[in-house]
Amino acid sequence: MDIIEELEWRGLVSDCTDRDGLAKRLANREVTLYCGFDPTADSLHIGSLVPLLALRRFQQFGHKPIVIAGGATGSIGDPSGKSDERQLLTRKQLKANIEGVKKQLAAFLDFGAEANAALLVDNADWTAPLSFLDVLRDYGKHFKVNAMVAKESVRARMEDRDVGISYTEFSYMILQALDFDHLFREHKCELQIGGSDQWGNITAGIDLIHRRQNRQAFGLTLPLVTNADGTKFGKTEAGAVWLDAGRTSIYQFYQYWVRIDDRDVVRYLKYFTFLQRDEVERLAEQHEEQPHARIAHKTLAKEMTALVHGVEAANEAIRASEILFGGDLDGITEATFREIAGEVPTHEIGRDRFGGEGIWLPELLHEAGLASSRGQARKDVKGGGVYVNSHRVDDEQHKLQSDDLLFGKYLLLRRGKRNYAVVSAG
RNA sequence: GGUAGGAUACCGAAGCGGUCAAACGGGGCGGACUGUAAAUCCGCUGGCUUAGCCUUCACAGGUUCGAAUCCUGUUCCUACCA
Repeated sequence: MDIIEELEWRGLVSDCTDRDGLAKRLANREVTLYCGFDPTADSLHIGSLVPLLALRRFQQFGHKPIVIAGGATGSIGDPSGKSDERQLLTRKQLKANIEGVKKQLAAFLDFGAEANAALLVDNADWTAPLSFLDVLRDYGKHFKVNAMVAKESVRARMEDRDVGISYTEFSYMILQALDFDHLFREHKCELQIGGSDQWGNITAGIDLIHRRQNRQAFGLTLPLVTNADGTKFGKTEAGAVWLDAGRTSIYQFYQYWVRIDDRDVVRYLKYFTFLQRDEVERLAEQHEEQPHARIAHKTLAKEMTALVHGVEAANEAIRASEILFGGDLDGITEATFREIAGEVPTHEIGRDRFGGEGIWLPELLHEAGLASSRGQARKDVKGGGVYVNSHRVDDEQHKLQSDDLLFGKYLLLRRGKRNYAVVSAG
């Protein structure tokens, strides 16, 4: 199986220019390819994982990946798929973002390989020295405004007269095409990959290479990940699922994958993991036969957590999940409890507040961040959705005293099925 | 610039002097059923230790015993005309 077939069975090929020509080229020799990541934040989120992992797949098949952490393109803002003009990032933000993203990219690709080491570049390096006149004369001539206007990403914004599109964002594709042209010339980079929303930008680059260098380049787009229930992939109530453990805890990260909709799980195993085809097929079968065992979900969650945060961290998240969702806490040891405490949000509350009458449960829930207000907390308690140390408490007047503390120090609060917080008496 | 209409809670949308913390739908949250899934059903959805109190219906004033509802001004939207 070659790389194209590999991507195809995983459902990772959305569109491709000259599929057979590309397959032939990839079979003959090492091909250099690239994908850009816009540093819109100082961390990537799981939405960026598909293209990033695709680069890794190419590298595993012996090809050389180049990653652009776009200091230039990032400073402009890609209009693709965006209904509103974007707020420009400050240079300082941009720089901090690039640093953060660079660090993360390094974990997915092999930058030290002997033969086909990955390469990280910043497109500001070659675009910043260009003058406005250079761009107009050397590049602008090759772009027909008619064609640019016809691109979906631009047309959508042109048709929405209330929003419109600025000249800055309109020029984005020129910048991205220029990158491809540059990499083709300097690094013999023949292939650009990206999300399906990048099709227009990628083909713009291929056209430019053809015009300026009279050479053929290739483009391949990956599918946009969509959830079966219509919600946006990679989003939770709390926002995006980030790769940075400081933004999305490892436990939350693991949980996101565990709770994937049944209809999506096999597709995501193909999209995101490096499991072999027969393994994925076996998991699909197991899921079909005994969905309640949730083997596919757990495998997906484990694979992803291990990939992003390491095997050890993944095992800790799994262990915490098993304890939290495994029933009651009776007989648990302090050491084990501390393991959980490290995974869920922990709040310190003054020990004195557990003295005397004790602390009112709704007040505690609110302070621990499990309820938006005391009133909401009261409703949750009354509705039977609140557990203290894994025992349901439905008396809204309930007070907690020192005796309730586990190991004389902790409380495990739970709201609903899966929202946990640890309170530690300080 | 002229004329007409509009601005209501997370979103959409009723209400047009008291019975309005505000119908209804969506979303969200909780519960039941399950499998930490989906579907379905039930409850909740401004704040407050809640028979009650407090702050809300674009903003600022006014009329009235009483205003989301009436009047005046301000801001912003929408439509038609120029």
